[in-house]
Amino acid sequence: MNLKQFSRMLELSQTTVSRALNGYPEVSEETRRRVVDAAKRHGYRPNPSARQLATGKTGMIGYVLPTGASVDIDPHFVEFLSGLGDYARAHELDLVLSPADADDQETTYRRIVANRQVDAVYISSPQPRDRRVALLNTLGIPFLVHGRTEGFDFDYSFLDIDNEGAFREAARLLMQLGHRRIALINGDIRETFAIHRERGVRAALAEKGLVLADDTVSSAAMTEENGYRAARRLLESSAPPTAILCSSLIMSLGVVRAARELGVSIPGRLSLIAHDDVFPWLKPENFSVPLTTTRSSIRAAGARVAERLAARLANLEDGARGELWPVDLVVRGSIAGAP
Amino acid sequence: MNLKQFSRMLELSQTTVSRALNGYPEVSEETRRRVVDAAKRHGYRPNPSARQLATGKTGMIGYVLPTGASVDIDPHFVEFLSGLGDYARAHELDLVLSPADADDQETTYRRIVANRQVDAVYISSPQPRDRRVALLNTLGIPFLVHGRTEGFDFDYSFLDIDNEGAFREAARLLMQLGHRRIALINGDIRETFAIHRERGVRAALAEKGLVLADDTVSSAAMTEENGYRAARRLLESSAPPTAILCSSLIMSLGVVRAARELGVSIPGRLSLIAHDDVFPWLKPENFSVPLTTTRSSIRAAGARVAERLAARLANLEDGARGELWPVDLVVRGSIAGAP
DNA sequence: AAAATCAGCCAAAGCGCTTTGGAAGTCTCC
DNA sequence: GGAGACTTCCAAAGCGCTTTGGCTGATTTT
Repeated sequence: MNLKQFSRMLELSQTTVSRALNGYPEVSEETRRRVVDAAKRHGYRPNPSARQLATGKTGMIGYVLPTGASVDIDPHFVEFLSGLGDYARAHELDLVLSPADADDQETTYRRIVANRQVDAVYISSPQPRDRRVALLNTLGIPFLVHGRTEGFDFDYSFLDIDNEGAFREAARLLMQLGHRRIALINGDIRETFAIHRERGVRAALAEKGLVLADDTVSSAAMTEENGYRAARRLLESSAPPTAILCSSLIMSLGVVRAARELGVSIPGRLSLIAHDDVFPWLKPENFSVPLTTTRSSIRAAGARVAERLAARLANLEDGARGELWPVDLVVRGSIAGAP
Repeated sequence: MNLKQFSRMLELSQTTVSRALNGYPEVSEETRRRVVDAAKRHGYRPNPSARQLATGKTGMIGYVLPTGASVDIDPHFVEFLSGLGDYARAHELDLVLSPADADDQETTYRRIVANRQVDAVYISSPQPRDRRVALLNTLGIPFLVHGRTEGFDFDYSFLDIDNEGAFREAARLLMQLGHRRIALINGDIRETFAIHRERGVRAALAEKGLVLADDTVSSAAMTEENGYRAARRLLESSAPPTAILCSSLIMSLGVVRAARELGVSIPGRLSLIAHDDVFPWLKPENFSVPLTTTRSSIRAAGARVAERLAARLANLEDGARGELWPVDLVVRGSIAGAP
């Protein structure tokens, strides 16, 4: 059933029916009710392609998915998606994933903007001077960044967690426990979140006149294996750290494995704090030694991103606005006084 | 730039330009070349909404994403997505994720079909008599199932791995090593893959006249915690198994933790085989005792699904066809002769 | 009582593409 | 050399919606 048939059935013009359905004021309340009721009863729904062609709006939000043989999508992504979807479904907001060559995402961004395939875009895992952010800013499509950039001279909307504050607090706590040799096993240092975390640790150490030596910092993709390697290197060095801050729960699996292999007890000889994005399938309290964590639900972030994007599309949210979430520090058994 | 302007520029009719671009035969090779060249040079691309309205084709494939506060998206999903995207990007195939209430996906499926929002749909984690499969079959939209159903009297396209064969072989291997009390820690038994795996184990045991006792089988969502719980229960029973088959690497993290807590050595007192979907961030060879696994890359499956879907849309693949992939058995240190 | 206003509705013109049903022009063949 | 058969291109009619501009009759203002 299309608008023509439907309006003929109601003995109204297409104009009136369309306006009634879209909430325009030029139609009487009675007529509107009649139209809305009939639409529901007969299951009439405007054809999205046609509406899209006429208005340019699609009701979809876009995400460019970097792919490639050697590109791994972060497992955090599904959790984020869970939250996003959970909110979006109530608004019939669909998400379009446009796969792109990880080394040339610009082409894809240009395509989806030129084609008007989506009304807004979200970006994740930004780098300080992220090219995608700069690009979207010039292309003029609404977008929302999960994370932050640094050093751009324009404003944009973002949602980020206070990575710096979280790791500063975590480092402070370790120092209160007497730790002086603190190491950081970080994610990919090209990404802003990792930079912020390192900055937080440095700031805390600086308060006590300490510095984070280069050989006590490592950064790599957040896999179990990389966590293991970094921990081994640290623990086998001439002056091993007494505490490790770790950017991910998955990496800390590897840290624990390394410690066990080397007979380093946690928290006896090594204190460990990890960042927890809250996975349903791997919980810090279930580590052999329950893990102290900085915690922030990435799922909640996904829901909030969807909420703000929806508000943006409804013109309820205007312009650029940053939003910074505090991070919990949850103390469990993996930390103790310095040996 | 739209078709009207573009065709005026070329001094050709819109018809001819459209046909040239879409590969119709009624246009001379020379004209076609001229049109295609000019399109590339001037960056002309047909507006997808308009094309969509005219043809009904969208060039997108759909996936209904079950969401809800208590619904967790499987972390395997991103790996699948990696593969799917890696293939799809070369074809400019986009993926539309339509979030739905996990308890009422039908509404969403009906919507995306009625709205013609996507050209084809794929389904994952099917149950034996999956309602989604039955629904899509009657709705008549092309679809591809990753996994299989059981007991339907119609054919459809699917891609599945030989879960039964994999677990049969794994169980056989354990029995060759002398194991008689073998337990299975499975995923959600409502899903076909889990049923097939259990069936495989039972078949192998039956060959030796053994049966899989009810209390040696457990099934639950594949989390570390559920793996731990199941393993504890098994290992603390009056007649603990000497070998465990486990449906997921994540669960087997929990199994290893339970074994360690109880002082049960692997493979000394317990042999362990897990199924590995191949994650970049957690590898069986990096377990404290390297894990013997049944292995099948879920990423490769994603790529193949995209490939077949693309073929379907191009009318190269016709009708229903099932595809069953063999599963590797990779032997590592976690198995040994029965104690 | 005439003029001005306004609420409520409508016809028709897009949006940018594909596709139908020709119409020229070019070849072929008897 | 003219009829038929191709080849190559075109004008115009959709696809199903939104939106502009205008029209009618009722209400308010002067």
